[in-house]
Amino acid sequence: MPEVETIKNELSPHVVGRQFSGVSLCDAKLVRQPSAEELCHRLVGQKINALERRGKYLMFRLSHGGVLVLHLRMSGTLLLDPPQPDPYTRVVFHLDNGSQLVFSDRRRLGTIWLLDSEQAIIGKLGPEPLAPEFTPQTLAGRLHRYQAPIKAVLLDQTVIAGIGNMYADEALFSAGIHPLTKAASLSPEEVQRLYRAIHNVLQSAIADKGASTDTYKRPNGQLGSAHFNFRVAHRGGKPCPVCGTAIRRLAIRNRGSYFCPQCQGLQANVVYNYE
DNA sequence: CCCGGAACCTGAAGGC
DNA sequence: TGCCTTCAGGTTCCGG
Repeated sequence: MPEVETIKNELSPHVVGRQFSGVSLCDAKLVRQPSAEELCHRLVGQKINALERRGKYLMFRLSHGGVLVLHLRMSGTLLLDPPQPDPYTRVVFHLDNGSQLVFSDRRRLGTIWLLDSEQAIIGKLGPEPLAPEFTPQTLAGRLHRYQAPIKAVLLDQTVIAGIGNMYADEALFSAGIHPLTKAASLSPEEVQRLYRAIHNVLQSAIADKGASTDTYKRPNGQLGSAHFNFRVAHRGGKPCPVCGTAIRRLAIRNRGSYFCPQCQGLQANVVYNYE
């Protein structure tokens, strides 16, 4: 989400008010709805009224009433007028000022929709974690019915929208909570700590323009720097910055989960066995 | 409804 | 060098 937020913020001044003058579709598989041909046809001539983010979805609000929805998934980026051709270019959007907006996606998991309303896509998302109405009570209320590991629940976008794998690991470390803790078993104090941790981790990552651990780049081609502040994510085997214990890695719901076994020690409410 | 695992894709990195 | 395995910013579908 910090990556999508950065793209939205940095792209907005360059694309809002512009018109799509053409679309070069290099990879029709990215288009979910309607057909690739129809999307290209219907987009041309539409003005971009606004750029918005909801969860990890990016939405171009269009002058004819529709909305272009993008999801970058694992390896997608949006580049504005890249100086060199990007080898993973999937779609090029041409704007009426001559600019090119390039959707680059190494793993080809990204998706695009052109819809009358975004509700079918984002309707089931949970609350935005940085919205003022998202409170520790909201968080507690959403966590209490899940017996699954808190790490898995944080990644469930219908519970909270926007927390990715690395940020879930960082938030749990910051809150001192083991990733296998049952979500429903968290005490009010732990929920409070987790709430603050989610806020801090996401806000600091947005301030750092996202994390470039892999393919992510800002629209101008520069890298984000949020990963330089990671304390456990992607740091398996390295010493914990707080206590020096080696960071461990576990697979939880098929996602790598990094944590410090000392700082996020086994509490009574960690009932899952591991190792 | 809840939970866990596999599938969707491609490429980089490390082990043998 | 070359082959094989694992891992990677995420979501969705399919069983139990």
